[in-house]
Amino acid sequence: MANLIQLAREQVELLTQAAYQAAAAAGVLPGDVSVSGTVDIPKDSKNGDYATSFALAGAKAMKLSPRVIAQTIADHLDLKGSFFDRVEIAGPGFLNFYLGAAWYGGVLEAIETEGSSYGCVDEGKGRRVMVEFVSANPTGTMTIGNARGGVLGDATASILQRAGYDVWREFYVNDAGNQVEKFAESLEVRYLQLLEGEEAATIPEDGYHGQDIIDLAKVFFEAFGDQYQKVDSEERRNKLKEFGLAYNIAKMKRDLDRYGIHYDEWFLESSLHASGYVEETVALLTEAGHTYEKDGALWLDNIALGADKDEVLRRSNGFYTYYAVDIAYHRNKFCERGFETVIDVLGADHHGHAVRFAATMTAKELGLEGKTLDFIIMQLVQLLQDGKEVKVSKRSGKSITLADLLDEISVDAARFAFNAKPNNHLVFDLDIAVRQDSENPVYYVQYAHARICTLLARLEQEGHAVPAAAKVDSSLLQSEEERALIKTLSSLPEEIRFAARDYDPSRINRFLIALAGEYHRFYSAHRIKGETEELVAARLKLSDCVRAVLEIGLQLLGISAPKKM
RNA sequence: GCGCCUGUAGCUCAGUUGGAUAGAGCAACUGCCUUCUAAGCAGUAGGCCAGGGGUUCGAGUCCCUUCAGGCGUGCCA
Repeated sequence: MANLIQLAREQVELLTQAAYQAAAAAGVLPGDVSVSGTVDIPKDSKNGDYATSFALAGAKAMKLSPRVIAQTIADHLDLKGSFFDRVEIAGPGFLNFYLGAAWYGGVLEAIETEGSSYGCVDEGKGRRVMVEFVSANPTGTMTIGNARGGVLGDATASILQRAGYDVWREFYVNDAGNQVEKFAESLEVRYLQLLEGEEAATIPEDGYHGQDIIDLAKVFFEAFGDQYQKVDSEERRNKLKEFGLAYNIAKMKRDLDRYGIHYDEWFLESSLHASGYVEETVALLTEAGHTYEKDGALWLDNIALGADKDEVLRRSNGFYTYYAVDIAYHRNKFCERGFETVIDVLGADHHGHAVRFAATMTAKELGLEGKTLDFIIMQLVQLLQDGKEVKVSKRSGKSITLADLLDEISVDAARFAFNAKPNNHLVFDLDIAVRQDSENPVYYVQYAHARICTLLARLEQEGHAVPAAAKVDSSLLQSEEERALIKTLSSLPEEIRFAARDYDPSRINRFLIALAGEYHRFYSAHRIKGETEELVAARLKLSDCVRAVLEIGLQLLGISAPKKM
């Protein structure tokens, strides 16, 4: 698990401190001054591969000009055996370090040694983390909005795995409660309309008015005919509910499977009711004095827990609210199943809930001390079609489904496009998406991969196999393009670390675009065939490393890495 | 009203937690295929980092404030 970037950074710090100690011992710099200069990677590599602001940061305390301090440090630096082969002083007093061949060779070697596990870091130390995402209501089909939560959750989970966590993917199925009753009620109306005509019944205002309910009623009718026309309403609704949920859940599984998403568990809300766990959890809160009764309902005193408002746990009609069930569900995640960290991927329309819910979960009696509950709040996707905004509303049934989307654009394109930074409002222009071809950055990345694959195959035919890293003279890879490529290759572990820390898998998109770009530039600037044997070997090795890292990155995002295009 | 998120090139977005002259991709324009894949490369043009104050050696980044947009503030989920 070599992280060459971090190792080099640490080395700059150690070398600088050692030089300072040497200078202080020689009496040319004041001793006993604690300086915390930063070590940065300059944007422009003309300013070195690493730069430390040590001299600037120490100027005040040492009462010397930064450039004088920098010069003295430079004079006392010992670079022998380090990754660096020279140091320069620049600007107001930066010390700029330049990497040598040993470091570049080290990167290629790390990629070879670690193989498909290159980029793994051990931030997680095997801690168990659950990522719950999508969790769309089974009362309808998934919309294009779920396309975002899908990649975000799935890719975040993959990133966390690579960062050393023991990851569990979960889909929470809301197969109980108020919305499910409305669903059954709406289905019943459509079923009766089918048998007795439009006038037979009407969908209540807050029911489901979409075409999908009509279609579903038809499917039901085809299976059961008028068998449920004359039975009492409760029996009919129960049958419709059971049938409808099973049908929709199966469809969601198919759609997500097509989208490349697979869960460790589809957790049924109904199981929490059936086992009495909801009741038990509410009782726990009540015994602890966190609740009160008002207007016949049982309320959670959430303000006392730090929230801005209280919540109803049990309605006056005796049913538990979603809120109460959610508390039970999360208690189950942590206490019954032992996850140390739970991440919920939610749309911004649930952020108010997330904030209040986080307050609720601080109640000591729930036993979450030392556990972490995090939320990835993603801003809603704004859909554009013909330059106009398309309003997405599941309950009115006016929406574009995930399946529709995947009929229009490839899974690869969709997963890449929707894997944007969660906090950003994402504008998704359907017209562009549909005609996405060479303009799509995902092809830019995939093309780089395919290009390398055919290149390697071609050269192999001609007797040039990819050599082992130990056989490669890395000092031959000195051009700007080659060094830039290797530096980008070296940054995967850092990218994983940051992506895991920030729950931001879109870093990998940018990493891949950068790596592909570096390769295309290298490919245009240099040839491999026809060069000296040593240079062919070195460039083949470099190309193969790029291929391997592109494959790893694409795989993290659930995108294919084609061998030819 | 209050709370959360956002505002950087014509468009979509980066900006490594305060560092050097603010960067990519797309769109536009100009070049490059008898030589390993042109789904590519090179170049040109494009900016009051929403506005205004502050903090310090130094601010797109931190603090205050104004403006604009999205979302939330249910005995819905």
